[in-house]
Parts: sequence; structure tokens; C-alpha cells
Amino acid sequence: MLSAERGCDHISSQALAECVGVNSWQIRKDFSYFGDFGTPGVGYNIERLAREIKKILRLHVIKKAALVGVGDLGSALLAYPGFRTYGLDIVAAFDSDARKVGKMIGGIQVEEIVQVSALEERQISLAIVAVPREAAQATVDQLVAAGIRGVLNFAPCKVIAPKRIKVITLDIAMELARLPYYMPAG
Amino acid sequence: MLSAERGCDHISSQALAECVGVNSWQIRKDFSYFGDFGTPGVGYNIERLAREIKKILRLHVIKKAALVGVGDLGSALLAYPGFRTYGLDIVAAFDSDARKVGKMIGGIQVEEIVQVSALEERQISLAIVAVPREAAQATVDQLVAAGIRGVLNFAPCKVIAPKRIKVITLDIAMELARLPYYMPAG
DNA sequence: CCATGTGAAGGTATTCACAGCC
DNA sequence: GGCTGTGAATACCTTCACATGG
Repeated sequence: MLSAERGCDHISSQALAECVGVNSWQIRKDFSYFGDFGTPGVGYNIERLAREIKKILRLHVIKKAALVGVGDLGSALLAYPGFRTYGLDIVAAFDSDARKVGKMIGGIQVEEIVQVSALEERQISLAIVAVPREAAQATVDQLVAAGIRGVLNFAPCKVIAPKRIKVITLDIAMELARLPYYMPAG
Repeated sequence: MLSAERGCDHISSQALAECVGVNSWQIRKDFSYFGDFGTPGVGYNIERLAREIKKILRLHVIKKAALVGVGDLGSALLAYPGFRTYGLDIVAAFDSDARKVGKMIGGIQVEEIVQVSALEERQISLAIVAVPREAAQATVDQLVAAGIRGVLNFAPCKVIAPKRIKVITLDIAMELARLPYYMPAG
């Protein structure tokens, strides 16, 4: 009988592994890297585990994020409620197109692009870049100058930034393009 | 003097490495895994290289893809022109919401969800799932039954599929959530 | 000479098996 | 008995240095 079935206070590495589709020793190895928060013969206390993971992932403090580029993708991101799950809050949106400035989307009013310079005093340290490829590097430069510390870039290109800035580039089309590679010819 | 500067027919691993921000030996090792298509003392013939990479990545044949879930994200994907770059073509869109069926978005007419059953005879082997988390597994089940071979899933959850089906899950909120982990506390 | 492709060295992540604790 | 945490074994990936070919 699995621990998870005995009650809801503890869970075993085995049960966790089944949930996410990996092996039990991977779970144990990974957790043990951050400390010993399991009990032999019993499993992991679920509340404690959730607390530890939140601490490791820095999920205990809500982070404010800004969106630059309110096109189709940007609008979709503004309307997406899922960021809260990970302690993230999109609190500002910017666009260089004057026709979009002032619009309300997903509860956020679109601001002029020049307003990004005030990000630091507004304590916003994360930015989402959803602008066309041609504008991506210039946008990142502006964000870096504004004191941003992390960037999620949706433009399909490499962007240069100082090493202290963490940049994650997500090329959605390329993700889709990966699929045929794993599929038997046809 | 770099090969790339001598003309435009050949390029060295060194020059290539600088372009994408890696080391020259990584370029050579990776290429050599798929065969020897460089010339010692000269570099890589650019046309040949492009041809080989397209072959490896299966980019020489255009793949048809279907979109399921025409919400904000789905609409953004339909309007996004970048898929062509990778030999992908979104040729159909489906939604379970009757109010969306029939609409034209990005040149595609939204069809009823039940129409996915005809995907195989329409020779569509890739699918993009942009439905709410609760509907993701059921959607994937339908797609698998319809003979789909690869799925790009935007719902923030694991989905189960037979091993022959390649599933890539892309949790956009989680990508953004990764950033604080790499940033010095604050 | 110049740049590739590769065997070898070194390091890192996976996988296993089991001692120790509940 | 059951489950964790960990050292040992294994596989993998990265990095280097150089022999080889144009």
C-alpha cells in the first residue's frame, strides 16, 4: 500500500515519481541535493515539501513582471491567468504603437514604450519581450538600461545582454519544428 | 582572416561559433556526429551545410499542423507567420465553443472539434494543443485516436500518450518562473 | 599553413543497490 | 517491512589537443 493512499500528510518518492513520470531514485537524489527533508519508512511530509520547494524555486515572494509588445501573443499573455500559480504578476504592459497605448487588456493599461525607463523605481525586475524579431535587441537594451534583471524573450533570435542579466529565449515555432525530428519518417 | 570574410561560399566552425555564442569544437563535434561535411583547411560549404541541416531536421518537407483551442493563445499562433521558417504550415483550427466555429482567423476557418477525426485523411500529422488544462488530456486522446503523430502542448500539465506519439509540453508560465531562480536574491 | 574530425581526458549527470532509520 | 539518503558504478556529455587532409 502506498503512503499516498494511507492519508494525505505524507507521500513517497515512488508515488511522486509516478505522478510526474520519472523514477523514484531521481526524486530522492534531486531532493537530497537541497537537504534531507524526507522521513525513512514514511515518505515526505507534503506541507514541508511544498514549503521547501517554494523556497528553492523562490516562489515564496511574488515577482512583478512587465510585458513589452502587445501584439497577438502579448495580449494572450496578459489575459493568461496561469502566472499566479508560480508567484508571478504581470503589472505593466508597453507598446511602441501609439494606437495601442491606453488600451486596457487583461486589466492592464498599455503604456508608452518610453515608460520602461521607470521600471526599477516601480520595483519590476522581470520582463517579457513579445515584439517582432527586428525590435528584440533594441527592446532588451532598453530593459537592461532600465535595470531589469531577467528577460523572457519570445522573439526568434539571439539577444545580447550583460552576463548579470538572465535571458531565456523561447522560440515557439522552433519548439513545434522539433516534433518532426522525433517522428518516424513520413 | 576568417573564411566567412573571404567570400560567401564557405564558413569556418570558428565563425559559426561566434554567431551563435558557443565554442568552435562544439560546432565540429555536433556536425561530425551526422557525417563529415566540412573541408579541412577551408571550412563548411554554406549551401551544402544548409542542405544537410535541413535534412537532419526534416525541414526539406513541409509539415501540416492543426491547432486545437482558438483562445487568446491559439489566435496568436494562427496569426504568427514564423512557422513557415521551419517548414511548418498550420492548415486547420478547431474549437469546442460553437460561437467560435466558422470564424476566420489568420486565414483559417475554425472548425468543430469533432472534425479532428478526419485529420489523418487530410494528411495532418502534427497538432498544437492550446486548450485549458482541464481539457488537455481529452484533447490529446482525441488527436491520438485521429492518428496524429506529434503534439505541442501548451497546457500546464502532463499529458499521457502512447510512446509512438511525441509530445512536447511548453508551460509558458513556468519558463517565466525559471528566471527568478537564476537571479541573485531580490 | 589552416581548419576539420576524432581519440583521449576530464567532468557531470544517471542509475543502481543497499545501509540505516522509522 | 517500507522508504529514505548516499556511495559506487555506469553512462553521458564536454573539453581539449592533435593528427590528418586540403
